[in-house]
Amino acid sequence: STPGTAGDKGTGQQGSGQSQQHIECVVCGDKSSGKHYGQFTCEGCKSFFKRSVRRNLTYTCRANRNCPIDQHHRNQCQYCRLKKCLKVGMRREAVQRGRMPPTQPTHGQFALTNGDPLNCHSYLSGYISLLLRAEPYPTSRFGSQCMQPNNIMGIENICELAARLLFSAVEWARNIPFFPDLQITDQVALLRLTWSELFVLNAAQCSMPLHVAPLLAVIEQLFFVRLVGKTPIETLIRDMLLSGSSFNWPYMSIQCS
Amino acid sequence: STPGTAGDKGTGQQGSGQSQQHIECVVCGDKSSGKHYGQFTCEGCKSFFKRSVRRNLTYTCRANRNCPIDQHHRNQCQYCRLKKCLKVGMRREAVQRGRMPPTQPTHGQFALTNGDPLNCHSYLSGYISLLLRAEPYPTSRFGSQCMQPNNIMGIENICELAARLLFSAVEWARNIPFFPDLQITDQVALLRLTWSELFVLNAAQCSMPLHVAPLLAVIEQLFFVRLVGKTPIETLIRDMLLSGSSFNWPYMSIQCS
DNA sequence: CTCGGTCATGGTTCATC
DNA sequence: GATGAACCATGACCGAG
Ligand SMILES: [Zn+2]
Ligand SMILES: [Zn+2]
Ligand SMILES: [Zn+2]
Ligand SMILES: [Zn+2]
Repeated sequence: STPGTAGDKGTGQQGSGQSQQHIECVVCGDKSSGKHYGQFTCEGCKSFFKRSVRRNLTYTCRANRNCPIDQHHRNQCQYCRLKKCLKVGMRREAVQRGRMPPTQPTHGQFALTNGDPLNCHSYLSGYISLLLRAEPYPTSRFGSQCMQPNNIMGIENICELAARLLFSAVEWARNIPFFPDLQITDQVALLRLTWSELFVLNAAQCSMPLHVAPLLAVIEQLFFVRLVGKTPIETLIRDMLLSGSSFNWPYMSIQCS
Repeated sequence: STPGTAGDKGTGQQGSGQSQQHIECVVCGDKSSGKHYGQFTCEGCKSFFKRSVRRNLTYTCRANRNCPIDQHHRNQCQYCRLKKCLKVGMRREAVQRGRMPPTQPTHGQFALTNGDPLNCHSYLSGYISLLLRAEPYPTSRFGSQCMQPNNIMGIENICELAARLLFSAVEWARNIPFFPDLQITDQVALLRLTWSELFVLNAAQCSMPLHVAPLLAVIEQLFFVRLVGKTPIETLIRDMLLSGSSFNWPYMSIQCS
């Protein structure tokens, strides 16, 4: 049917009234095209959820935040549609960041100084856009249970959090422009030199609660010493780089408490 | 799906292998910006058609209803412009209802009489806008195969159409202002009292062919008596309300012919 | 199978008349 | 208030892994 809307697909309903191959979108009731971000949804709700999460959009309801969401009214109120998406259990963290940058800065040369102001501005915009894309999602740093404000963190939670933070830093490096173009040995060398600074900066940017930070610093030392005792730091980081985004954290096999 | 008008897919692009990026508006001959509501049109005719259909405007021709419509005269006569839009095959049903309501009337109080005329007018506009938004799409009432004018309707089609009409009425109620704020028991009570009137009004508004209407009335009685025999009407309507937009029509389990 | 992206075609906005 | 150029949003469709 016509894009830009839900175009009523005649609703199956063959008179036979038997085997329902027709799975409904749990958000709007339209025909589902499979599971998306954790729930059976239609293509529309899938795209809507992706756009909303990616761009961190905030909507407002002009009524009473109870607008009915069905196939023909799902575009009436974005606030209530997103609310329902979350209510039925679509997972924000299942949305990945974009892959293709909109305007790739001219790879391989820094044109910051020799271009005219207009080009320079355009270049900077593209570059900043690329950096923004490399930003990790909050939950990929924290993990969900660590987000609770008054949560007493046990030692295993601390280890988990530290691991997440460090892995997040490595992942960030793998996503910033130019870094992936380096030799793998150079990437490892750079990370080896700066992982502790990256860790502290990450913790700061996450607005980590103050009473957690010093504890983390200590634990991180301990943690890493123990890790290094078994696998050299180079191998560790290389493994992280090569493992891609699959979270194969070596410490999982180490008793951490 | 939703092909609607006779296929015009292959046309366009009659340019002899050359650039030919210039497709003309089939209404006025201006440069087309793509297909709109089924035909290649310019931005002007697109917007004009949308405004006319959305607000259900009726124009009058001051000449002989054969005014020439071209790029420089298209604004001379709205009647003939809209007539040509329809003649070339622009589809009314491709125009959707508005998405983001401009201003919601103050929910919870009727200020129709105590406000000044200006506020009163503003309130009424908002209210009418809400009512228009609650209007269901024709196809959600009819289903596609029932739209054919000379279609001989079997008993199962009648049942399907009746079910669609009734469900459409319930869906409409769930979308009009204030109704969703009522207690669920009150919603059921109201629908129970008025479903037959709503059914007739729906049928009338749909311009249902006359030879179908009396038949439908009879069948609907039959249909509902049989339904009530198995599930009380209260339960039926409550189920419809609670099921939200998932079309779980109980009659599917009943032999309907 | 579920992620990703694309882009035609819906929608809206607002300078201009 | 109508017009229409410019811009934004939606979702059907496709490819990748
Ligand atoms: Zn949906
Ligand atoms: Zn809402
Ligand atoms: Zn035109
Ligand atoms: Zn005329």
